[in-house]
Amino acid sequence: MAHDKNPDALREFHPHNHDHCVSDAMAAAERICAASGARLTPVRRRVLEILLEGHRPMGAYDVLGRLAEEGLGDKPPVAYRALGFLVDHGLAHRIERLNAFIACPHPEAEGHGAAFLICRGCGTVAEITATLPDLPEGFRVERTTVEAEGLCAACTEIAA
Amino acid sequence: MAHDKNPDALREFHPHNHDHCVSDAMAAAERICAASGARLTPVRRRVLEILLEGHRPMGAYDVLGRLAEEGLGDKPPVAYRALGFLVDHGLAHRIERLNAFIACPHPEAEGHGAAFLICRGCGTVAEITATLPDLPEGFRVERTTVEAEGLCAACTEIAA
DNA sequence: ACCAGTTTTGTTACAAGATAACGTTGCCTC
DNA sequence: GAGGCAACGTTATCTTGTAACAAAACTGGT
Repeated sequence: MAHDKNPDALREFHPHNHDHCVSDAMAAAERICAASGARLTPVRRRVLEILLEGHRPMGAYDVLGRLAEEGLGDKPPVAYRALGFLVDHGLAHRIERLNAFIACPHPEAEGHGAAFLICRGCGTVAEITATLPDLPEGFRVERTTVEAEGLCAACTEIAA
Repeated sequence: MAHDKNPDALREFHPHNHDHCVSDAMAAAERICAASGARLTPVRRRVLEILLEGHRPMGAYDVLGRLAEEGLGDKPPVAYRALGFLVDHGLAHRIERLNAFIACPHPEAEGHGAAFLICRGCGTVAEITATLPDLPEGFRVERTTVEAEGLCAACTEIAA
């Protein structure tokens, strides 16, 4: 098997026990919200679970569909508000190129500088930390969006 | 005046003779299209001029509004197709965070690695070249999106 | 000049994504 | 238990983007 030098680096692109992703991230979310006083309400919690279970970018309306099935709400603002909360608290990220949201797999480890690898073959998105090279002085950066679209290793082989 | 160490670096954030931006970029666009055999048709040319004259990110429907005023088309695909052409040929860029488009000020100089500084105060967007730090192996990057939102020097002073 | 193939345009009709605004409910504090 | 604030529910609308198909314009070969 190739690309095993750093087996954990692009976990998203390899099989792994996904239940752990969900439970670990949920536990981290609980801690983060408890620590900051933020309220992880039922809808917010469930949206985070949906994102974690989905394990790939989901549109706001995908999430809303799931909420509707469960009787948790069926109007767009319900989904957008919950997603906004999660993004604001670093529990999820918005993927601009996809107009979609993805759960943050390790919300506690995040300082800043999240970047995303988007495979156009299988749709998988991996989150990595990438420090942005020094930007010009005289501009105060508040938020960064770094997204790279391409082909993951597996999809590259298929395409070849 | 502060921040003059590299007066050309963030030209977008300072007064400058904007007519030159337009004419220079249009001339470069002509050369690029001629060289590649791409057809810079009237609508495409006009859309590029509109973006250059606007000198800031414009939504597809903003552009379409201008086209409609001039009788060049009033249906969304007209604008989206022209913008798509310009982006494909490196004559314009899409700013994902803004769902908007901006003319590339120096389409010939571009290798790869365009990045954008978005001032949330004045709405100005500056294009810079930023080499992305090495991404993990096993992922073939095809396109990158690098956008930083924050405050430009002038807006930082105003806010202070 | 004519034809065949390709590219570009014109148009209809939607799909998809997102938010403003406003009233209600629930929770916490005093 | 009253007042204040955060979250929720709902309506309505707005913005952004595309699929699909027919017509026109350009291209190169003869």
